[in-house]
Amino acid sequence: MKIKAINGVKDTLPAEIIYWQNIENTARDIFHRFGIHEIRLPILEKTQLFTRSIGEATDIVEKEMYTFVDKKITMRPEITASLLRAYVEHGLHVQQPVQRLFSIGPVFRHERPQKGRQRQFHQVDVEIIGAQEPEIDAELMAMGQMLLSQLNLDVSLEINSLGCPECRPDFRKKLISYLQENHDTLCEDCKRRTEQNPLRALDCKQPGCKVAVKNAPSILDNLCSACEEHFAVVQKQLDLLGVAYTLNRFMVRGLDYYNRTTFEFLTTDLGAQAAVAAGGRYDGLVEQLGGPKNTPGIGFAMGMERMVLLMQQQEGQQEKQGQGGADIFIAALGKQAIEFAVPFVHQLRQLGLQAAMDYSNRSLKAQMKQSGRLNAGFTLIVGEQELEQGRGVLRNMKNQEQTEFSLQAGADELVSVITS
RNA sequence: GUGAGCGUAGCUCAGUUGGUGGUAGCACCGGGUUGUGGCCUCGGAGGUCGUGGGUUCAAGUCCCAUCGUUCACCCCA
Repeated sequence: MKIKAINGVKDTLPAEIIYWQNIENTARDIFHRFGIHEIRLPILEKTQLFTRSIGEATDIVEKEMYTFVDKKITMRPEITASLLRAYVEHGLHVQQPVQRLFSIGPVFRHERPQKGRQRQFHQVDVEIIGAQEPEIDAELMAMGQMLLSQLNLDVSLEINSLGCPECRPDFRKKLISYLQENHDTLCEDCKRRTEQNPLRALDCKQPGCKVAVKNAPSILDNLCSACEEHFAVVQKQLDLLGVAYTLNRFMVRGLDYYNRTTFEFLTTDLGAQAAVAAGGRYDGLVEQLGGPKNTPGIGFAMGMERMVLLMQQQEGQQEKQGQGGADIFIAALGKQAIEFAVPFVHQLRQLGLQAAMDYSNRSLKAQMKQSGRLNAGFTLIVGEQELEQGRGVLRNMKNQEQTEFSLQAGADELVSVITS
C-alpha cells in the first residue's frame, strides 16, 4: 500500500517553488526597508501559551490545536504568541524599547481542509511591540499593502476598531440587549452567541442575521474618547500614506487578544476564503504573557498558501518564468568518455557553472534529448573519436552552431568560451 | 463536527440503456537519423478501473459499506 501525505498537508513541488521564493524574497526586502528583523521560533510550545493568549473559548483552542496531551505541548496554531513569548523570555524590550520583528513558517490547525485552507499552512508574521501610537498602526498596514501590491495581488483593506477594556464592556451590553430584542430573527448559532460572544454575531453570514445586525449599535459609535482619537488618527495617517481602505464595523477577530485597530486584506478570488492577511492591535497581551506592564503591540499574519493561489490565479495569461536551465551538458559516449567527463563536470561545477551529464552511456540522441530537457545552453559531445583527437564538439543549443573544443584546454577555458 | 460532489496510467480525461479483448492526449523509453535535442513519424512500457461486499448469465458502469479527495458550512491566514 502506497503511503500518502496525510489529509490537509501539501507538498510544494519544484515547479511552484518559484512563487514561494518570490514571496519570501519580496517580504524580506520590504521588511528590511521598514527596519523589521527576522526571528526564528520553535514550532512546538507549551499548550498553556496558546490557551492563555488566544483564549480558552475560541475555536482554535477548543477544537483545532494539535496537542500532545501527555506532554502538554502544542504545535503552534499561529505565530504571534510564540513571538511574544520569545520577546518576553529574552527581555528584548531592554535592548530596544520598540521591537520590530517578523517570522516565516508553518502553523497547524485541525480544520477540515478546503480551498485556501490546510491543516499545515504557512504564515508571514509581523509584529511591532512596544509602541502604541496610531501612526504605527497605519505604517504597518501601509507596509502590508506595499508587500501585497509588489506581489501583484489584488486585495482590498478593511479596518475596524474593537475598542478597549474601557469601552468595550459597555458596547457589549448594548449589543446583547439589541440581540435579545431581535432574538427571533437570529440563527441558532447567534442565539447561542448572544450571551457568550455577542460580537461574533456581527459577522455572521446567515442572511437573517445580516439583516438583524444591520441596525445593531455600532462599536464605532461607542468608543471611549481615547479609542476614538486613536482610530481617527489611524484613518488620517492611512489617508496621508495614500492607503485605500474601507470601514467595516462588522469585522470581528477570532482571537481574544485583539483590541482597538483590527484589519484584514481581502480578496474575492479564493472561494470562501476572503482573508489573505489579517491582524490588529493587542495592547494587553504582552503583560498577560508575563512581560512588562503596559506593553502595547500590533501585528498581522499573511497566509502564504492563499497568496500563492492568488498569484497563480491572477497571473492568468502571463508567461511562466522559465526555470533557469543548465549552463552545459556533457554528452559522454562510451566508458572512456564517461571517465573523462566525470571529473570535468566536477571542475565546471567548482568554477560555478551548472553542469550536468548522464552516467548511463545512452545513445547520443537520448543524451541530446536530456540536454534539451535540462534547457542547457550548450552541450559538449565527447565520444571515442573526440577523445582520440582531443577535440570535443561544442554545440550551442540555442542557435545550433557547433564548434570544436580542445579537451586539453581544461574547464576554465570552456567556462570562458561559453560565458563570452 | 456537519453536508454535497468526485475516485479509470505519473498528469488531464473517454468509456454510450450493465454486454467480446479496459480509451486518448501529455509525459517517459526506443526506432526512423553507424553519433546530434525541440517538429514529424512508427513502436514500446506503464492500470489491483480507490477498497470490500452485494445484485446479475454478465459490473469501470447499478446498490451498500469503507477509505481517500474536493468544495461548502462552522471558523479562520
